[in-house]
Amino acid sequence: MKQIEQLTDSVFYIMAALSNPRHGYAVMALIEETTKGTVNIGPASMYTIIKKLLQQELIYLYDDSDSRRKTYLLTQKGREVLREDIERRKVMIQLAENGLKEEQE
Amino acid sequence: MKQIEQLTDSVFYIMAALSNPRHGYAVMALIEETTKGTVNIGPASMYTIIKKLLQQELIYLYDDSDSRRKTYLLTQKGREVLREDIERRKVMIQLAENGLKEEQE
DNA sequence: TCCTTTATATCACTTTATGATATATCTAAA
DNA sequence: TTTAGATATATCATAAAGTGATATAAAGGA
Repeated sequence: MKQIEQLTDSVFYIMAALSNPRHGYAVMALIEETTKGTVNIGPASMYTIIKKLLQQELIYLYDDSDSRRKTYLLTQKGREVLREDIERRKVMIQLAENGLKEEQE
Repeated sequence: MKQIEQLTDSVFYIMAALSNPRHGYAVMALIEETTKGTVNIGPASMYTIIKKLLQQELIYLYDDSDSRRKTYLLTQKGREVLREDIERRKVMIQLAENGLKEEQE
């Protein structure tokens, strides 16, 4: 039984990218690019996570009129979950920074 | 082959707590408390992660004079890794917030 | 034509996380 | 003083998550 929805890093990156309509390949490229190559999500991770997010209704198939590309977008629920996770992550960073600060005193 | 060291959320929480000397049980309690119960790391996760962090020399056994408690602390390397991961996470949040912002325009 | 890039997808495997359980000590109250 | 609950560490077996390798195919340029 999972408590308050917690996104893993990979899921977070993908959902962040899907706050605008994008297809899987573009999401991979965007993450690679915006993290300057430090984070690399390959196709296996990409498409398994997309499948899971669809099941959970955090994203939906926005457009597949193009035979090759399937474009996805966050649902309203997805946006809320992402926003909550952003807040959780801000607190995480605060905790870590406070810890490192204290230790120097 | 792993690229630039990337911490999972659980590892991040535990390392953040160990920027000051603490024993496992106290780390669990601290995370539970500071996240208001939203994040819960049980003993299985706690002690498997501690074991792994010791192997990687990101933490060390700071004190075990007390027969019951084993106190751990970040190594210098651990501090560096944590600091880097804080930066990565700040960028993550920026990306997500920018995405959500644009979409409203 | 044929090679490269774009694009989606799955399989089998590894890594990571965790519920359940075990064990032992300390502490406060009955 | 015994005993129940909190403190504390630890492991096992399983579940969940992530990924390298590989397959497939269409688009676009040389």
